[in-house]
Amino acid sequence: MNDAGPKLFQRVAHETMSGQVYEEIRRVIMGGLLEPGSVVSIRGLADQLGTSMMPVRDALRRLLSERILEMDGPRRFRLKALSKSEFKEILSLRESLEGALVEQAVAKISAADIEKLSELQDGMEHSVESMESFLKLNQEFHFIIYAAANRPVTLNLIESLWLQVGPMLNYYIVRNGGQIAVHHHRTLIDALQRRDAFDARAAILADLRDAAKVILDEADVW
Amino acid sequence: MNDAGPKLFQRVAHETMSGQVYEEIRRVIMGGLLEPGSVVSIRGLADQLGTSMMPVRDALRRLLSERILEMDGPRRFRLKALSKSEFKEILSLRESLEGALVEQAVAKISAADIEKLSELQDGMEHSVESMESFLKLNQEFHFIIYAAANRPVTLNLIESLWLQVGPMLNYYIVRNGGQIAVHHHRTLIDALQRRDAFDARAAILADLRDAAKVILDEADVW
DNA sequence: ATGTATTATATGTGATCACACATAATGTTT
DNA sequence: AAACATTATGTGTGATCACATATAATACAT
Repeated sequence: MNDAGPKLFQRVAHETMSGQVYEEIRRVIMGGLLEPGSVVSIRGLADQLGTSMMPVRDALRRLLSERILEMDGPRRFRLKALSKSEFKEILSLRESLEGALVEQAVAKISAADIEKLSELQDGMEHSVESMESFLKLNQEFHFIIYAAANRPVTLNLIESLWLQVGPMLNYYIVRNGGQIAVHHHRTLIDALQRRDAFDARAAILADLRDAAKVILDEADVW
Repeated sequence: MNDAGPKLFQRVAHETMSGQVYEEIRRVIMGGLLEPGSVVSIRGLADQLGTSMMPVRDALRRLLSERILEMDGPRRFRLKALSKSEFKEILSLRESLEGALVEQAVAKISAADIEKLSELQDGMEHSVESMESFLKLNQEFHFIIYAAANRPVTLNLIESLWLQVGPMLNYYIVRNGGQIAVHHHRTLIDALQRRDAFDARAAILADLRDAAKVILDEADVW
């Protein structure tokens, strides 16, 4: 037998309706399609998604504990709108955590992953069909690097921060016509190929700050 | 009118059954009363708590997304047991985040809060009635300091890390008769009074490492 | 017009149930 | 006895409903 061998099989997916509903709601929110501060209702979403209240309820409560939604009032879900100081705090945390993981990833990332990064970057620069898919490519780009660092708990914290800041950040990116610079990605890929941790970290920080600028400069919008 | 004034009133609590059930389950887990790896069932907990499945279901799904529980198998909740590398990773993250918040808190913490810290420390050193209450006092001690830093998102991340590591850490503390050193607390209080950020940070790091030692030394138990 | 009372509507919550489906227990065959 | 088939039991999931109650809409009174 070969039952004890490591990572031959990966677990089969038991997709539940709750999970699918969660993914779909999250897709819309992270795509910047829902204005921060909007109220959402279980029944309303259930109608649009064609399910009963139950999976939607599970999904909303999950988004609640992930701090994407908040409850203001006894029975009222609302898409959280970050304050400026919260936004800055998250930016600072992201710089620290994502910077650290990039440094760790430099020594571990595979050539295949770097090649994948290059392909994703090509996609973002040339053949991007929609804003949503662009944002998705960008996210995938970043998390390939973070995942290579092999720090699952840190990775999870970073995901949590992306989830918290994504709804607001992406909403304003989409609203402003979607111009977001990704030229730091090229220097980042180059640094990874040269196994240069210092340059790689600097490139990530520059990328984060440039993206954050999109809404930090527009003080009037919030 | 005075409706626009800041923080005159705080929101009234709308306690739901789901919330109470969540708190109660969390209390047991964080009290180190449940062995990591244990399986829990919705119906079983509902019986013990005297409610229907519904609030328990909400609570378990919340604990799931907080990574305190995990699902192994299609319909099976299990209290997560951290691997050694995960435990070390969390320890490292806690050092970074909690160290940073302590530094920030030094300049901001009030004299009243420092007095409160001293009282809590007295309680831990002398009049502690049970292991559970001791752990609760210790947690309160730490989070008074972290809260004083006024970094809500970071505070939330730290809470998340405590939740993840608490079940396993506290379980072994309770199991080993509960000897956990808190002598670093005194030097920490002293550093806060002197507004010495460097010493305060050092005291926290020493405290964290000492607590972690309790289970890092027992390599056999996991 | 404005404040108050009344009614109507919409909402999340908690309970209950049928169902699919794992796993355990039991029975059956070789 | 052991391998296989069968049944029984326990589980989370998703659907539906009654209920309390927050909010909106309307009517009424001052």
